[in-house]
Amino acid sequence: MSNIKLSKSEENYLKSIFNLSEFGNKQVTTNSISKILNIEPASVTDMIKKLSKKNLIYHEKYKGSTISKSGIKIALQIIRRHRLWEVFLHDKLKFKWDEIHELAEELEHVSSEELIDNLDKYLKYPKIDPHGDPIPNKMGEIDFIDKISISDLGIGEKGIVSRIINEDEEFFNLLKKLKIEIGTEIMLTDKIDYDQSVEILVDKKSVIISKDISKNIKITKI
Amino acid sequence: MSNIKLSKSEENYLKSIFNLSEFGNKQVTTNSISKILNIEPASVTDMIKKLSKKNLIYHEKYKGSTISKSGIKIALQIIRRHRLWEVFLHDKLKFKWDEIHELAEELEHVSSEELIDNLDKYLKYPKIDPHGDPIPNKMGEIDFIDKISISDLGIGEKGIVSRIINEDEEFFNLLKKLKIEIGTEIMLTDKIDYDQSVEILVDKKSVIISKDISKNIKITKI
DNA sequence: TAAATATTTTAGACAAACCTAAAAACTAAA
DNA sequence: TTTAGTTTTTAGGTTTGTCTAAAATATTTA
Repeated sequence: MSNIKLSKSEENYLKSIFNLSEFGNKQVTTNSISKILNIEPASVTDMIKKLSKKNLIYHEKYKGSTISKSGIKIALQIIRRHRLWEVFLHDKLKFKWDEIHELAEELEHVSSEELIDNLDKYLKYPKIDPHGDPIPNKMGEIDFIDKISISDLGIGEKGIVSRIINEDEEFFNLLKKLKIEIGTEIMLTDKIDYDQSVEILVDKKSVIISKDISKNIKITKI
Repeated sequence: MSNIKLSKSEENYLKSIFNLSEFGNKQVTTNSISKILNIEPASVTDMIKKLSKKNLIYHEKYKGSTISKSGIKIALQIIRRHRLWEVFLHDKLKFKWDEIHELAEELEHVSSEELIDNLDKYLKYPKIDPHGDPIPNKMGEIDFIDKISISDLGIGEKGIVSRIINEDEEFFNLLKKLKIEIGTEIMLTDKIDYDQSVEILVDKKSVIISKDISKNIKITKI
């Protein structure tokens, strides 16, 4: 079990590749990494070579990259660190839901296993972060919860909001106005075919939300 | 109030220069910085030029460096961050006294003012860190406590241990054996001229400690 | 299926923060 | 006070992670 210490950049690339790969199942294009990290494709190619040499990803020229077993393992540890810090920032330091991502982005690179384990213990081994995303445990195991979007519900079906995908402040404020947060119960009351917006019942009030919004709110069916 | 974002390296240099300068009062040599940071003198010269250009220090060729007002201000903020993280690691995450420095060394560079202020609040505005060092407040103000070494006591005089300077594990274990920690009451019972070791009374037991040990334990006279 | 377009890689540069070797400037000692 | 030794700086190099411009390859479309 090689324990190579990666640089902050390497960690960020690996995390992005993992996220783009849908848990290691998909080939990832150079362009998609470039867009996510806001780094020129040429630079991405350089880093891909570096990570390949370390066997964290496999790369076929002009085709794309696949994350390796050991790459996934490390990516899950980075995600674990990120999400635990998010819990800390939200629950203990009282940061708002939409402020924690950026800070956790920095804190996740302070990589002492003991630090993270102690933090985990201190936070009482949380299973999800404030966005509703599951937190991998020390072994990299992660609770998969079947998540669907609001629009996947049938008329009359109910769900609990379990994850909000879009993380920017505007979206956060919109949800606040709609009184939607992680844990909120929602019932779908109508689907409007014309633009695929949906009518939902939240907090006893009926509202219509656009396709774009409903896609960004994941729920667990009840 | 220029709010230049410094790199991790720049922050480390500035902190070291501040510490070597005895609160801005002393000129600091290139060599002393080199030794503290374990970086070659030639590299230190490079960074000195960089910090000079940013007006954080003044430098006279071949003479030495002095930290500026704005340099001191920034250094105190870095020290504030470091010590607040130390309190967190020790009090909340239950790290041992001798393990916190290294981790805080990393965390201190995650520099969001809001993060540190929220952490400060969460920790209930602590005045000293686990080593007994004072924590600068948001304004950079710092409680100076008159600190002397054990060996500065007269025979029969008492003090409370307020700071342990040496931070390595061996020294930590020695103090554990001697039952000395921050807050311990000590009475000096004899001074041995021959090697300047001292006899002290701790926890109702008498022990003789070398000059080297007594120099590393600061106390507040009572 | 050939041309146009898009993606990816290569080649060559640059800044940051280091390094070594050698020159320059200071300091101490004979 | 000249020499020997020490400290500091300069000069030139390396690695990491980025960039731009141009070449190579892949994909789309006419």
